[in-house]
Amino acid sequence: MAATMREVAEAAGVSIATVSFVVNDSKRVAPETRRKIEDAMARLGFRRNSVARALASRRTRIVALVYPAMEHKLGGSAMEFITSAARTAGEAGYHLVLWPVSNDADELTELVGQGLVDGVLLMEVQLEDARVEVLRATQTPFALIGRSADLTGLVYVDIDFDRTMEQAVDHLYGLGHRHLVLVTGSQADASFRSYGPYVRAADAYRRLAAERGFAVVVLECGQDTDGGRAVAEEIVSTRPWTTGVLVLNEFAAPGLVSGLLRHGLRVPDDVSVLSVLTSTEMSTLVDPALTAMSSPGPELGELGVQALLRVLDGADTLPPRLLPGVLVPGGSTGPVRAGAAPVPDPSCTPRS
Amino acid sequence: MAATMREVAEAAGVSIATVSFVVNDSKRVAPETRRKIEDAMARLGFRRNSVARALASRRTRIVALVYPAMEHKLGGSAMEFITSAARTAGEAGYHLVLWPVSNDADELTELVGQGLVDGVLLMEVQLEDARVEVLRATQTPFALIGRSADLTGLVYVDIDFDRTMEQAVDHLYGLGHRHLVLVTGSQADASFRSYGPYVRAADAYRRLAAERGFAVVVLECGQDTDGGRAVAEEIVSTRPWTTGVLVLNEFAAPGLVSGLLRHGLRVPDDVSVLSVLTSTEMSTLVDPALTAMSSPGPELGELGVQALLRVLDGADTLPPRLLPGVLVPGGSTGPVRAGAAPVPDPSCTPRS
DNA sequence: CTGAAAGCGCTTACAG
DNA sequence: CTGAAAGCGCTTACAG
Repeated sequence: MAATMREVAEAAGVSIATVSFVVNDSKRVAPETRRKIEDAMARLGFRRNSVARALASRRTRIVALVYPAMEHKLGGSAMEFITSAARTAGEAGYHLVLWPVSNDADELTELVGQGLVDGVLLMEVQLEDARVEVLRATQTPFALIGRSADLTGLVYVDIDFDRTMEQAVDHLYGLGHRHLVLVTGSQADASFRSYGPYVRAADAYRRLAAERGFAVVVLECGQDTDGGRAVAEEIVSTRPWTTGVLVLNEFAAPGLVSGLLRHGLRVPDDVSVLSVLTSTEMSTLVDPALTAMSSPGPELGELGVQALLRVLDGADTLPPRLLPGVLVPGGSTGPVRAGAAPVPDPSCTPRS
Repeated sequence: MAATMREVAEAAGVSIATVSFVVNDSKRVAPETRRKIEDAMARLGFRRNSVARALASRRTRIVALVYPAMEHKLGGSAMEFITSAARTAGEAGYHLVLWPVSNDADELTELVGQGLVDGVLLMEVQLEDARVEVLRATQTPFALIGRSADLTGLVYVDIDFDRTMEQAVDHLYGLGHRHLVLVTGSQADASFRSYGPYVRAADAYRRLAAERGFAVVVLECGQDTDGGRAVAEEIVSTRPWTTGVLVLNEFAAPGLVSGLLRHGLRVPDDVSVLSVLTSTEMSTLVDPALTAMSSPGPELGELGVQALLRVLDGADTLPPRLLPGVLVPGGSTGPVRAGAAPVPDPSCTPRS
């Protein structure tokens, strides 16, 4: 079966170097010679051994996707993201290996030390990320999905939180909402340790609030249905005049809605809810489907791999790309109720 | 940085063969010699180059996870499954590459021909699967997640549809339900081309119906919220006496519930709904949380990789393992209503 | 345009 | 217990 170059060379009556030139199209070869070689390859069923090639050329054409195995529950678009990354790599002649590693640096050091991969795509980047230091120290080419705090010399693609939040706020603003709440996941203890997306989204939100002149309210909640319910409770009891909620957590968003409903509020008649950065798979699961800013998962996977491959090819690095989520209208947002009372009262909420 | 064996050998004053013996612990080495070598390795920061090792040993210690890129929407536990597979591989010193390929055979032939992987884990296996033939023809070691129709000589792990369906039916049966409906995805045209899980689950369901003596009703629906709504409509209009529904589609299950609610039925007071083979992430998203048979995704990933590695190690193949889903009680199932009328009437449905 | 040869960094019989 | 040597299947200067 799997013939080698040497066998092809013998069959074609040429040297194995010439076979290599034909296989890689890396040097001019006389048409006649090329034909003989191609015949022999077809006849013998030649397939280039990628391991030998990797050893000789010092390029494995394998890149690793590094992501935290446990920490964050990955969103609903993670699978799409990964498939998109793997396919983009494949189309460029690369393979993608999966390295679900803890956020500690030693495991990553060990893995890159094996020399299996040409580069690394780092997901779920922390603002201060030990893995980035490992990759720098080991001279491993890499690109980030997300951003650390210090970006000097780094190649990355990320979500455009500014534009995503702006579109989200504008959507609610356009519907007349002025009493907004932003719900994020926990932003942890020290800000420099916290999760980039929450921090950046909240920052963008604060800027928008300053521009538009509305009050900043940021609440945190757990990443599941119960978390969403709890924050609904908090909103109803401490800020009953709220008419619009932006939730930056696709697992909590449906719980938030059902929590509001349980308190006798109607969605969207009394309160509009917008799920920010979610897969539409998740946001359309509930009834009504949630209005959402959908995550650009597949695009991030593709652009991330492309950016990394550019680094590996020694070409000019791609400029950082920031992609906004896309507004997907659903049934959870609507015009602010006319004559909304500061304190909601289910028995008296005429539609606009 | 990355020192080679030859450098370690020189530094330790031994041959590179001896270094190899220490690194791989593959031969007895005198304690004194070993110590010198280990010292040198630590001093020079030696890391074994996995590509050179692969070429020399003819084992890359890489396995591929092959899954269809587009066809089926992968379930919510796909990410867990893949992470579990990657981690299991990693713990055994292997790497996992992702091959999202179309179901056509040529692409897979091309990929295995590169000699990059020692074996393949095949997901979303069809009853009649061209990829299985490719792997057989190319002598590639492989294991299946799922089962094709002809299993002679194959290594596989799969869901135990018999036990899963039995537990699901028993759950509803124990609550007094006798008018059941099974909802699956489309079972396509010719049965031999169809999707294993639907076929096996339906088969198991038919056996249970024969044993228990209840009528077999199998409906099909699209894999999303709208599909669920449509089948709810169908149930209400054509089989209004139904009190229990088993849904084999996690994306349609919530839509089914909301479809029933829209028709004035209460869940679970009028109709109980059980989501069969879903991630709890999805089934707990809605309110009430769905009672579910949760998919054994992580276990399948782990066992699948272990089964494959056994094949690669030339050890006795693991016997096929079939894993049942686990019942996770939720709010969508309850006792059959007392004195249930054959035709539900929202105005007259006393609780049991 | 083509070939001989060194070399990528290991593993593994084979000798001793 | 240790070493010399062949070899895994390619790539890539270097000659010609």
